[in-house]
Amino acid sequence: MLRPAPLSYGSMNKKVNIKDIAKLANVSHTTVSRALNNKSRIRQETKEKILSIARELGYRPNLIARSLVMRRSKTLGLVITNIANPFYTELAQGIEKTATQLGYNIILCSTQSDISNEKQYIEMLRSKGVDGIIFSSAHMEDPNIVALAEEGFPIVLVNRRTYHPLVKKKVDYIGIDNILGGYLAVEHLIRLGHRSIGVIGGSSESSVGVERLEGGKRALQTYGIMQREDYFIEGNFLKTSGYEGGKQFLNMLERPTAVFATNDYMALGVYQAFLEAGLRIPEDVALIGFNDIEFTAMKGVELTTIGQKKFEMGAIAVERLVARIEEGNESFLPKEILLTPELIIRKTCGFHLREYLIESRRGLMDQR
Amino acid sequence: MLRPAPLSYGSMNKKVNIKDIAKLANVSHTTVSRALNNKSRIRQETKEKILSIARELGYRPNLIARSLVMRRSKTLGLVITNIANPFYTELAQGIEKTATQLGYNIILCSTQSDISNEKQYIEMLRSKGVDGIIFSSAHMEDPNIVALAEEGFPIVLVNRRTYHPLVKKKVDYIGIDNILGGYLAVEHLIRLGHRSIGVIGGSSESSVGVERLEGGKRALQTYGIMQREDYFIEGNFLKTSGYEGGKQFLNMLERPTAVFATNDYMALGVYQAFLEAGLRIPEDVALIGFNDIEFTAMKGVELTTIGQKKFEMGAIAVERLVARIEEGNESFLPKEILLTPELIIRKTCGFHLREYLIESRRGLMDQR
DNA sequence: CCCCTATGCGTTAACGTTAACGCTTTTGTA
DNA sequence: TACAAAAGCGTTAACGTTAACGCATAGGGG
Repeated sequence: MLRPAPLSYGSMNKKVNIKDIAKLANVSHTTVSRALNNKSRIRQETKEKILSIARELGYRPNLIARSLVMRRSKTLGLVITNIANPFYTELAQGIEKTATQLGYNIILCSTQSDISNEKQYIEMLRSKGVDGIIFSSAHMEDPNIVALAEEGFPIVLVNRRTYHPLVKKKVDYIGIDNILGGYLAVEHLIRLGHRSIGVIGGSSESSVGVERLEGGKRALQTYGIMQREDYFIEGNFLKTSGYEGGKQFLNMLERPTAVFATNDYMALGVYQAFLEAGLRIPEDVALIGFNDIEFTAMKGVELTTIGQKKFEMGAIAVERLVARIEEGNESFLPKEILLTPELIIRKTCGFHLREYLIESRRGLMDQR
Repeated sequence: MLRPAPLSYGSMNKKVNIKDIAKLANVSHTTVSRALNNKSRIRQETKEKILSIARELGYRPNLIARSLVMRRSKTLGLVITNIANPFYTELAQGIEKTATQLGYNIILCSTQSDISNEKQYIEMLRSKGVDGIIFSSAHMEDPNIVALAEEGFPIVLVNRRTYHPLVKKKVDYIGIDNILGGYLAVEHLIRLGHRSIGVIGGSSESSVGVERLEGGKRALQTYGIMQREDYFIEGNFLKTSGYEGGKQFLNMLERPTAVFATNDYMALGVYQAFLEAGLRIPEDVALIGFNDIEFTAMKGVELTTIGQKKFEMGAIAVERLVARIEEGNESFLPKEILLTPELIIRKTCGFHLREYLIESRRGLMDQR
């Protein structure tokens, strides 16, 4: 045993690195690196010795140095419009959890839907050397994302997407079948007997909004119901815009007997507008939302809505991105993964017989 | 002009670094570094030249290399129990926003309240070289946090805290005055005439739970109301535990006429339990929560609760942590910053006269 | 017994940046 | 005009890690 200065062992405050270990173990720092990353070409004995010294010294690997030489940071960026939105929160949870399971960390970026914010975040993330970026904030037209796709930087689109052909050809998209979701929502209303159905769309800059609207229109078409232009109101996914939209419907001469809001926030806004006007839900007007955010299930609300597996969506997105990173961006063929939405019948449409549910499902199968 | 190979300018795919710029500018890479970090001792002319070349080449600084040499990463860790909780979400938003304003990024860590998860995250964060860590997940007894405080690693406690003397002596805590909040809640109930008040506490491992409970007890004491042991139920901050607690109250011979739940989630659970039992709120039983999470304001719920500035809380926490990092940990004296909670009167306590509110405030001032 | 191939290590050079130091050249002042 | 000080820049060495390469020694087959 030739270890010098054993007294300095335990509580030394200075950060210990691979060379410190090397000295104590009488080997080169490369050997220490080999031991720590248990590579081959090292004797079991010396390896154990090194590992024990490392433990004694409280060695903590410097991942910054490692990142510099490996050109891999084991870090991902998550670019989201707004963390405060419970939808994104659940998504983020799925993302964070599977990322850590796969050995990656997440840097959080909240763009507030501002595309120049998004750009700045992207620059920062790339400067920090993230291995890939998860976007759940894509605009329909998003030059930032097109540029990244063009360059071949590993990204994944989750929830929202871009229709740009190059992006479609190069990057993964994980979402739900929003067209089907919109279809299910409006079909539900139709099957309950509604013929005048108002729809509050999301922002036309977001793919999910237009897709859900499209699904709703297809349902109307399938069931041969006339589409009135004034029954389609464009919102912005915020509760206030649902509230405003609800008021617009209230002021109409022929007010719709049912409303489909393309997300729950807006549905809650509509709900409030109707309640304030003295209407009863579902007796006077039916209401259906989209997303199934946690609180819509609450007593006193119990919104009928379209559910989706947000956690799973996030998980899949990360798995795909990490696979792409580790298998190499070029050889990795892109996929579009659409999860299936689910009609969640609660109380705001006033009908919840089991038979109906079953029949409805069958009806759907026939259509598609 | 001696720039060689100008054709390689625009679209070269290889990552450009400081030395590439140096070559084109006929200077040393150090000069380029000086130009980019606009340090002194550089001629305006060469600086502009370098900057323009950098722009042309699409230079992006490698912050990993910079971190390695500077021993600063401009990255903070955020250790949270659960992102999905809307309370933490709003907090996180405040944190993320002010962090980016100050030039820092946030690595997100969700511990699920597991202290060994927390430990692993801390190790990872430190390996990744974060400059500091924000904890909103502290247990009352949290060896991880004590260790960090001991070592002098920059951290800040937000929302939750530890009572360990060393931690109190060394690290900042940003929260609200939970004792006052609990006091306000119970006082509100008392002033409405309630004398038998049930309380559902949070986990005894969390400081906020015990403090709010303590505040409630002080209110009872101040107003000379007997404290019944069986009226204090320990919950765990989840909705289910509120639901269970509510059921316990329902089964009592002398059921309390009002309930204070130490967070909104549990209050909503209680709400559901009572509604299912056919009770009306507030006519049959009054209910008050704590936190003012977004959805408690919804039509159909409208929970009376104790509000707090979550966004601001997060913002202050980051400001303090960054100040500590940049001014040096030793010279930085720790502070305890308590924001003031606010009684938010909605409908679940059945009383909302303006006069009462004013009077209530005055009453409070007298007490303290 | 010799050669050939593993095995077990050390040497050296990256990765891209900043910082200490030192050398010219300019500027300012007596 | 001379000389100190400052400005402007280059050289070199870090930061902590991995990887390519090379050199011994041990083991195995002819």
